[in-house]
Amino acid sequence: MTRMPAVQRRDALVQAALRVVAERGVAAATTRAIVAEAGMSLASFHYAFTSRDELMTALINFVVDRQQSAIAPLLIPGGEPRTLRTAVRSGLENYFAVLRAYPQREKAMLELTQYALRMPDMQPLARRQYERYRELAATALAGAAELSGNRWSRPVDEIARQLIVLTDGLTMAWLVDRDDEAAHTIMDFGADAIVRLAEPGPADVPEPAGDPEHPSTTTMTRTS
Amino acid sequence: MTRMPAVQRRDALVQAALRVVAERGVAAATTRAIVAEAGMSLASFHYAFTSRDELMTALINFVVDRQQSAIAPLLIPGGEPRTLRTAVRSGLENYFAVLRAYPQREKAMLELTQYALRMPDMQPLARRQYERYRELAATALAGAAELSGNRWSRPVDEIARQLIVLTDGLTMAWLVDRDDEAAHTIMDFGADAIVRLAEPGPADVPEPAGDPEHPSTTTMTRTS
DNA sequence: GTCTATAAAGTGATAGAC
DNA sequence: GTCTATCACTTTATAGAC
Repeated sequence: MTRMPAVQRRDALVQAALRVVAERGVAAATTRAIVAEAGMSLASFHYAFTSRDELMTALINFVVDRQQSAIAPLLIPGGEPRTLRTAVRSGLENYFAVLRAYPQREKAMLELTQYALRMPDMQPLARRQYERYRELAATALAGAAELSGNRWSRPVDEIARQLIVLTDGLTMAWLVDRDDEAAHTIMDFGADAIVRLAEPGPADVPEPAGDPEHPSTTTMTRTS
Repeated sequence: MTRMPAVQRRDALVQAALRVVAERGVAAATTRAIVAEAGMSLASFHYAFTSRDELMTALINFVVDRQQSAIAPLLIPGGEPRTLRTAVRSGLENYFAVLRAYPQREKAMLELTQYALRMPDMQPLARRQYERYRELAATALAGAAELSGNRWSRPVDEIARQLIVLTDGLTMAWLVDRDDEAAHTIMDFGADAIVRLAEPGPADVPEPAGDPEHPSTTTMTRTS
C-alpha cells in the first residue's frame, strides 16, 4: 500500500468499519474484517489506532457528527408554507424513506448506540448522539411551525424529544416486521400526536429562564 | 456436578445465559461465561446443546414466552373503573417502573432483538417477540377501554402497535439519558396520544372480516 | 510507514477417561 | 452423564525486517 498520512488512514479505517458494521453487525467488525474492507494490512491498523476500542470510539464520533444527512430529511423538503400536519407528516415520510432505502444504516446506528451503552466510558458518546438527534429535530420542528404560521405550545426541545421517541419506535417496528403499511399508520399516528402540541399563532417570545410558575409535572390536554 | 436431566440442564443454561446477557451484553455471552454462571463444566454445555447458536435460539424463545411478566404491568393494576387516560398513563408508569428497576433486563431484550435481526434464521423469532408485545398491549388496551366505558376508534391491534412504538422509544430515550423527568414527559405525551384514539361508548361489535370499505391509508383527526 | 510473521489469549467444539 | 484435557481456529496486538 502506498504511503498515506495517518489522519487519512484513520479516516479510511473508520469508514471501512462503518461499512462492515452496517453490512454484518458490530460483532463482525473485527480488526481483520475492517482492514480487509479498507484494503490494508493488519499492521496498518495498529499504526493508525492503538486499539480496536479507539477505532470504535472514533467510529461513534464519526457517525454522530455526520448525522446531519440522516435526520436532516426530517426538515420540510420545500420551503413553501403548508399545514403543519403536512410538514410533520412528510418529514416522517422522508425519514422512513431513508430507513427503507438503507435499513442496514439504521440498524448500525442502533447497534452502535447499544455498544456504547455497554462500554463504561462511552455513555457520553451515546448521549451526545441523542442530543444531536434532538437538535436536528428541534430545528426542523421550529422551521415547520414558523412556515405554517403555528407555534409550539411546549418547548421545542421537548417536542423534539417526543419526535425522536416516535422515530426510534418506528425504526424498531419496521426493522423487525418490514411492514410498510403498519409504518404508515404509525406515521399518521405520530404526526397527529405531534401536531396536537401546536396552536395557531406566531412563535412564542422565549420566556425568561427559570420560570418558577412552570409546573413540574406536565399536564396536557385530557380526554375522556 | 450431580446428574441432572437434560431438559433441566438446558433450562439452567438458558437462565444463566440470560443473566450474562443482561449483566454484560450479548457479546460477552460466550459458552465459557455461561457455564461459569451456571456452575457447570464446558462439556456439559455441549451435552445439553449441540451449539451456541442453538442455545441463543432457545434463549430468545425463552424471553419471548415469559414476556408476560414484563409487559403485563401495562395492564391496569386495580380493576376499578377510572378514566381511560389514567389507566393508560399508569400502565405506562408501571412499564417505566420496571425499566427503571431492571434496566439491564430491557437492554438485554433490545440486544437480543438486534442479535436476532442479524442472524438469517432468527428473523421469525424477532417477529414473534414483537407479536407477543402487541398481543399483551392489545389485551391491556381492550381491558382499559372496557373498564372505563370507552371504545377504541381504531382496531385495538393497531393501537397496540402505537403503544409499542412509544414504549420502545421511551426505553431507548431513558436508557441513553437516564432522565426520569424527560421520561415522565414522554409518558404524558404518549398517554394523550393513545387516549385520543378512543371515544365514549361501549366496545364495537367486531366488523365482519375483509371489510372492503376500510380505507387503506388511515386518516385520523387533522389539526391545524 | 508499511509489510510479514508471530505471540498471547480467547473462542466453539470434541475425545476419551470415568 | 459428567468430567478434564485438548484440538483447531480466531481474536487483538506487537516485533522486527525492509
